[in-house]
Amino acid sequence: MQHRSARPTQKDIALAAGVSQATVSIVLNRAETSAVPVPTRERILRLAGEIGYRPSHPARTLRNARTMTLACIVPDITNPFYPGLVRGLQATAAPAGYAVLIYDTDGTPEGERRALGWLQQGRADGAVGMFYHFRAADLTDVARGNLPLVLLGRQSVRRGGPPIDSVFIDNVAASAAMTRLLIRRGHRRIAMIVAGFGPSQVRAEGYGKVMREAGLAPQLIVDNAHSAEAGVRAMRTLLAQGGDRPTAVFGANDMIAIGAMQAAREAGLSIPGDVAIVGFDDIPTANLLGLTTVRQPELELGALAARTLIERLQPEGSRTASRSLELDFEIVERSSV
Amino acid sequence: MQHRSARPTQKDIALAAGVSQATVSIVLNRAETSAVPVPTRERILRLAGEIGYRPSHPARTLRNARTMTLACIVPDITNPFYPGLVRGLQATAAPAGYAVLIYDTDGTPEGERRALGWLQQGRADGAVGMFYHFRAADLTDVARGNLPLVLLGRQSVRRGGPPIDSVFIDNVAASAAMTRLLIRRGHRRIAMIVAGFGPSQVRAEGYGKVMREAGLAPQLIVDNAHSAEAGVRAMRTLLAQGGDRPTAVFGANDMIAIGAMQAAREAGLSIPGDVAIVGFDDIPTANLLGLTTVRQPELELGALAARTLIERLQPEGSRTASRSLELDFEIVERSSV
DNA sequence: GAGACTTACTTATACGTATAACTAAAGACA
DNA sequence: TGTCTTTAGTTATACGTATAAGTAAGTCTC
Repeated sequence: MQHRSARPTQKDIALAAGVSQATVSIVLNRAETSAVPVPTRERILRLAGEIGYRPSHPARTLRNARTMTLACIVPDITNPFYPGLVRGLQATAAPAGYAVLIYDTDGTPEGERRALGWLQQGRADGAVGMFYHFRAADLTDVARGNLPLVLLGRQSVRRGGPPIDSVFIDNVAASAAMTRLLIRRGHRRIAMIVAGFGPSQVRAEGYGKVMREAGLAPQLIVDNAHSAEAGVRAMRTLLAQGGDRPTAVFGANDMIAIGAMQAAREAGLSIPGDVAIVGFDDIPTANLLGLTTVRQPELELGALAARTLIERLQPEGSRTASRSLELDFEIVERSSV
Repeated sequence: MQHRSARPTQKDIALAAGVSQATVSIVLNRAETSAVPVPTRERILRLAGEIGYRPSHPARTLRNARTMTLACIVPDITNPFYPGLVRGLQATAAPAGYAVLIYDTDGTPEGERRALGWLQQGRADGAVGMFYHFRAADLTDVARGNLPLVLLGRQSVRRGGPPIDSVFIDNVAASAAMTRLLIRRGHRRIAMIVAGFGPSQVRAEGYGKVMREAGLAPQLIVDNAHSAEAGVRAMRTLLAQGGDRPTAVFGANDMIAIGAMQAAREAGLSIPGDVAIVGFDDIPTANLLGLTTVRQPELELGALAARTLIERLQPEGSRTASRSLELDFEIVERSSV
């Protein structure tokens, strides 16, 4: 009894109230119950308050097999698209009693594997993630531990195995729409800057399809990152083409597009006078720079992911099959076109 | 034995290997020990792999009284200053085996109280936080549960009570330096846009001190948020002053400054020709917009906070007194002055 | 050949909680 | 008066792990 600084437990309350720990647990958990008479119940509640009792989350977790935690696995939280997603996730998760754990994977296979390893230790009850290197099929053994998973981005429909949901906007349709906008504005030489992985893939698809349908030649510049630096590099390459350089450039995300804008300005070109530039995501900065882009509803995506996970965690939640939840995108026209 | 989908435990390995659970635990935890002969140890390790055993994080947490989790409590993760902080925190925490939990408080008293409540349930081993409404003195009962706390921002030195560390840059000196820069450039009417809480307080202090020393009249516009919208509102107020409107405006953070830039441009003013605008934080967007600002090393602040917490969690870590860890700021001059 | 020591384990316990199963005492009813 | 029910609890157990304490069999020592 020498360390009175330790957090008080139900046992301490029980001791003080002259009842058993079980009785304390019953009083604290079952709001209305006839099993404990009012005087006793009030004595226990009063003592709990005086002693400063807080339930032990770890103990509850072990006993209930619920961590009350959702994991959010993203490539890099400093990519401005993700904080909004996290915020949406939290806004829905917190009122339901769930905390949010964050993992950055750096978009690397090892990073993603590490995140999955942590999930398999039972650190969270569910996870929403953006994986570049694992497909839904690779994740079934994680999900098999009854761990609900929501992936960002469209997933091919799988049959059999545990349910894995996905939330997304239609990237192909969105980049197609953006490409059509550029064509409508009279552009013929339209290049797209992409990375060789992640969301770039599908976005390039929509672009390529529309270009070919319009009888135009797609020009893809592939870099190895979704960063502003990648945009700068790629734009310099494009500008080095001289006379037949593109009149419009489509960045696979806003960071790339912003980098491209910088490089264009450095080269003394005006936007959109000399070259039009568009992006994808509508991160907060896009608005400030007047970048025409595709708006993704990050907050709603996060909130939807959270709702989906929480639903799956209800008693019969894992009964239903995998769902693909699509939200609407929006083309936001600003001054860069 | 009907639900073979449940995660395997040490007991399952023990059963398969024909030993007791304790032996399995010893083999899995103590790399080299003479207590278990090599053949047995190898058999156990092999079976653990085959069965797909993963230690149960919740069980470990209860047994070891360690959650291996650090909490990060911020007003709003979508404020671009924080993702970098979180990243720095993670980069240091993850290799040490710690996961990072995020809470948004919205900068409200209830939000902050809720976050503290979660901490008191033992969800994390330590926390780094930005509190607007609680001072170190208010946090002692949280810290008393032996929960190391790192606060962002300078804290007055307390004596007695559990140690609470802080990491920060010298906000007063930084805003003083920025104000001096504006004065050096010939500005006389310099206004500052602040919020009535949070980091605004100390930043206003440095500004006010330098202005008075220079014999100039400080003009503080107080809004109720650190957002771009707040900057727009305040700037409109300033511009409505007509002829004696300020020639330079200092935003308490970059979001406010960016809002001010927008409002100035809308009013047809050129920056820095008609009005100079500076901010504080050096969020990624500041670079893109050419905003002169104070650079805070967010990644380093996060990493330092993580290192501090982890140190405190070592056996004798809580022996030393509270520490105040100051990092250097930097004035980043761009085109807005 | 008896005691001490080593080897290779095992048994038991604790962490804090939630809950199923039990029980002693009091009251109701015939 | 004896049985049944209700009341107000209690005891016991489990979640999965880590570790202290114990032990049976074999080996060594003198």
